[in-house]
Amino acid sequence: MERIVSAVGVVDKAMELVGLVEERPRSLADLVEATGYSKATTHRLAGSLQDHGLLRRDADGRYVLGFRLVGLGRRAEHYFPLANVAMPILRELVDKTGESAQLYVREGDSRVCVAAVESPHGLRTIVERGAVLSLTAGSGGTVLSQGSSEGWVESVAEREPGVASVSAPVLSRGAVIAAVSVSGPVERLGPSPGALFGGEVMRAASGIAAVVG
Amino acid sequence: MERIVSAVGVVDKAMELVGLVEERPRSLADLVEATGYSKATTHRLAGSLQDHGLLRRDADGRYVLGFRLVGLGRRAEHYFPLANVAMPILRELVDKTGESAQLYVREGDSRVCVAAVESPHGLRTIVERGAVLSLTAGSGGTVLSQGSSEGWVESVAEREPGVASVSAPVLSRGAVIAAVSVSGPVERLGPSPGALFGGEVMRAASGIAAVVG
DNA sequence: TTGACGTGTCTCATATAATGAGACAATAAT
DNA sequence: ATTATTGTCTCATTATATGAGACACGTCAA
Repeated sequence: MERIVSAVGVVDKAMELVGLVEERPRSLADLVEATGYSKATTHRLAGSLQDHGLLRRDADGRYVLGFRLVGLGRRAEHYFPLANVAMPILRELVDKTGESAQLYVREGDSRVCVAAVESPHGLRTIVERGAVLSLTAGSGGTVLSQGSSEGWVESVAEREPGVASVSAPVLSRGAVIAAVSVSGPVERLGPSPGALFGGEVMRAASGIAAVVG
Repeated sequence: MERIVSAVGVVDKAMELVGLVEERPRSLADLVEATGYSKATTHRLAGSLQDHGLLRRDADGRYVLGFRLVGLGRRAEHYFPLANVAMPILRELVDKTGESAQLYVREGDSRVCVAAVESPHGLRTIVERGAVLSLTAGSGGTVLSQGSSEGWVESVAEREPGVASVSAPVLSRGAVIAAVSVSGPVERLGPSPGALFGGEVMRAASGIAAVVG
């Protein structure tokens, strides 16, 4: 929760509140303590955000993310299909590694494949676009379940027998917003897929992050 | 685009910008004209929102909704699964009308069924959860494509032959966030499904709206 | 080339608007 | 009954958002 400092202080404060509420539902007192702002300011700011639908209050009176954000999020996705941005980079990744590459985003307690490019090999990993996978198994799951991280994560025969993979986080403002994975048969990727393709996967991930901004 | 007035002016202005960008990508000059704020203010405010990831700039330099919103939207949905809230109300609606009921949200230029309960009748309308339907046909589409409205909308054999439906908007702060529909065969719903079930559909819609807040 | 125009960026004095202390109310806890 | 704890609201003060306008850059036409 690093505090972003922009040219407009009030926006910074407001977004700080949103960020805090994003983590978990918060009472007013909770927000006051977390921010250090006066009760009055916090209350007024949160009230304003509530008026705009960015926050709302649950049955217990705690602030939670507002419904407006759902619509805005959908809209934002529409204008910026992460999948489209990622596709050329994933293709490049497949060209370089010869293995299948995927992009995953977290969705609740699982992860969803939002983009995938298949290896040209006869024996290859296949993950369908839209496929829902576990968050607790596979290198991609590890990356997405860790709040923030750098570098790559590898897994061998964890999610599925015979399959090995390396994944790297796509970071935006320090947060993991997606995971890029390269996966294929253990026979080709060997005991340490990371040593083999970790660098390439990280490059692809930061390439996507660069476009996302 | 009614301008919300809260206790914090800057938040109002910032959200006004976000709202304008939500409609379509906007250049700075465009935003200046639409808001009436000075170039400096608009630029500074938009820049601040950009720093926070609520806005970003596309290849042409125009402002579009930022990526942060996607994450926040997902998170908001997680804390408030519209579908879960709607299910018991839809079930009740099916009990009362004997016909299938659905909840739709807008998704770009189409609508998506996020919740559905089927009629017990042998002959019934079936809309799968996750199904993508037209925004330009059917009473549900009409409701969602109109910015704001009240009351119910009916359609007979518009989207599909033999199918009639009534829909009502789920309103949140004056905006249509979803549409509740009841649909079934013309044979049962007759020439005016609205006269038959309009009231019930509206009651269900406002029931959902009440929980959304 | 030159000039005119549209666009985005940035600075700075001024006045507006956000701020925090604190009073008050309403529950919850002991 | 007493004491915390929480949320709400008012008002004087000062911090901060504001808009005019200068500047830079690119585009188009003559």
